Amino acid sequence: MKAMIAIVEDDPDLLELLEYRLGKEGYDVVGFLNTKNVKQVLTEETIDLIIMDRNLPDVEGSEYIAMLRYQGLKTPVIFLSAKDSSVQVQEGFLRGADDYICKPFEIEELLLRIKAVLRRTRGEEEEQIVTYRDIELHLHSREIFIGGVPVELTKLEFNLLRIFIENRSTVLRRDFLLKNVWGKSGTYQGRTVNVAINRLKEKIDPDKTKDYIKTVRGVGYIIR
Amino acid sequence: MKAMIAIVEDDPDLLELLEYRLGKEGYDVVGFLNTKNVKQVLTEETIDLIIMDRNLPDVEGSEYIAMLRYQGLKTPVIFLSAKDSSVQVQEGFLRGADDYICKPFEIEELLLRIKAVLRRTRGEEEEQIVTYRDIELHLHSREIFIGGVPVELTKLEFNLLRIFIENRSTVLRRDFLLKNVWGKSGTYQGRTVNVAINRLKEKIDPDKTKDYIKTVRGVGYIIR
DNA sequence: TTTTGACGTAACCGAAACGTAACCTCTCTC
DNA sequence: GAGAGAGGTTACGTTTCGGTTACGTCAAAA
Repeated sequence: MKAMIAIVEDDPDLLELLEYRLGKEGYDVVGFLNTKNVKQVLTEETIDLIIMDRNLPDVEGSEYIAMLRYQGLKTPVIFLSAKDSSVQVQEGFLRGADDYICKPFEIEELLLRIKAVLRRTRGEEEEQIVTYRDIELHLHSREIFIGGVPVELTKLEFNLLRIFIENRSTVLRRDFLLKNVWGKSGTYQGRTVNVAINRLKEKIDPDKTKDYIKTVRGVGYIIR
Repeated sequence: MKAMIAIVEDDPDLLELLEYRLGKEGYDVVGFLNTKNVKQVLTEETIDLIIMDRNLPDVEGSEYIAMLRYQGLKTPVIFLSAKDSSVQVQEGFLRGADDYICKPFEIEELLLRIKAVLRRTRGEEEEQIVTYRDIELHLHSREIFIGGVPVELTKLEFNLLRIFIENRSTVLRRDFLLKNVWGKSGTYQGRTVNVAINRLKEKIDPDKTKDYIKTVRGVGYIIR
């Protein structure tokens, strides 16, 4: 899905250049020469990123963003600026910038930062998902879907399943699991791991047809 | 196999310390005081890990890495930084860091992280496989394939076969096997080893056409 | 405080793995 | 070719290990 980027830049030549270049890069771009219509467009369109010149004729760009943030703006912002004192950079960040780049800048550099910011902000929204066969572990929300169906797991079971999926095709010994899931070190004796594994198995495969976690007798358990 | 680590650090004292300490730890180390020759060395040598100071006089370390990543760099990176704002940590990670450590840091701490990163990146790629003729032993998953066909072995049989393949062309005496596979010491008497070997033979070569394990009368067994 | 659920622990059961002994077969030597 | 010693084979009994269930405890939620 294309990201929509709004650019606020008073220099028409630079604005045009940016519009052209970002457009070529596959972004949807809206350009502004001043802050006049920005707010309106922000409410009407879903803007993924704002590129904001700090040195605008009417308002300080960071002031303007600070105001929008105050009104609840969540959209990430990259500032463009001719100045370069670190004090100003600090200030810019504090006013709600997600990145900062100084003129004159390489346009490639800007593209990198755009990518980074978009990955960060969008990536945070879309879950980190770990999968195995038809199992989906949503790390953020700690939800789990098996064949698209949500399944309830306890914290322990979730961590257990996660470590198995993250170490696919490796036999995990009981003492390894105790250390890395339970946080216990030392020697293993009891049935703790056994019981936990079986409770997990019961939940993720009640019919015992899928056989996700296999027992390796004398060693431990494995997911292939 | 030794891992090759590149360090970019402008403080000559710290650089020297790191070179010395990592060298003592068994790593091959290349040090740089600035980013000048880094790129060239990266293309000429196989570097397993880069340790990069973020606060270099010429370039921001993370900028530099971001650029290299953009050009296709896959090598894992650990950043060193004097600063500690979480914003910056975030940024550092997003620019392609695999870990991040703030000055002043404990060198032991750094060593731990190095190990972790190397284990993560190297260990995952090369799955440990031991082979002999058409036999494949996957040490991680404890799977065994013979001519591509999976075969089921017990823990004892797996360990037995493994020690044979790892000691190819060596006659293994019964007492040696008892000690190294069974963990028993002392003198051999019973048919324990015999029976185990034969059960193993039966599983890996039921038709008795392959003749993997040969009996050396009066001594022990061998795989050639 | 009561209640609920998660989790560890212990007891029990069944199955697989393993050791052992008895018996058989092979091979080397005289 | 016969005997002895070594290894192979088989059957059986023991042990070990994992699964299962039940129960008690602890902590969080109501």
